Amino acid sequence: MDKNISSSSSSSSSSSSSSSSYFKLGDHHVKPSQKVGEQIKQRRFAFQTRSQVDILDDGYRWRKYGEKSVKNNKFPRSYYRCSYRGCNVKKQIQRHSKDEEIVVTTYEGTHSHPVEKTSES
DNA sequence: CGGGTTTGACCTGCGC
DNA sequence: GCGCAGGTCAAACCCG
Repeated sequence: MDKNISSSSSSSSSSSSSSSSYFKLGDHHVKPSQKVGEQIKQRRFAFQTRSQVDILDDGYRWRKYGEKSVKNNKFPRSYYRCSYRGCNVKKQIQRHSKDEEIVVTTYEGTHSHPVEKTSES
């Protein structure tokens, strides 16, 4: 089921701790006076992971296209994009400012191609 | 050789 | 009108 991430759009309810920081989801540069019939194109799905490395391999190929520092965070944010031709899925990785071991991964869009690494024993 | 990664520059939108 | 912030792209370099 882990590989079936591209489906649910609901944010992860992994807020086990008390405060789970701010999670601003659902606010991009979308014009409100645009085609109403046009549904949300890219679903956003974010979840946190406790790992020392931010290179989370979900089975897809990612190509880094930028790195920018974020306010409130001493660590820079990494911008990744799916490699597959025709797959315009984006992924962002950000680290916590207080807990360096907490990595926040934000997926933008849904994959429309089979996974390459089906490393599921 | 190919793919992926890196860093700086560039562009756009918004605020003042 | 200009400055700032955030985001994206591109050229070069490195590794397998």
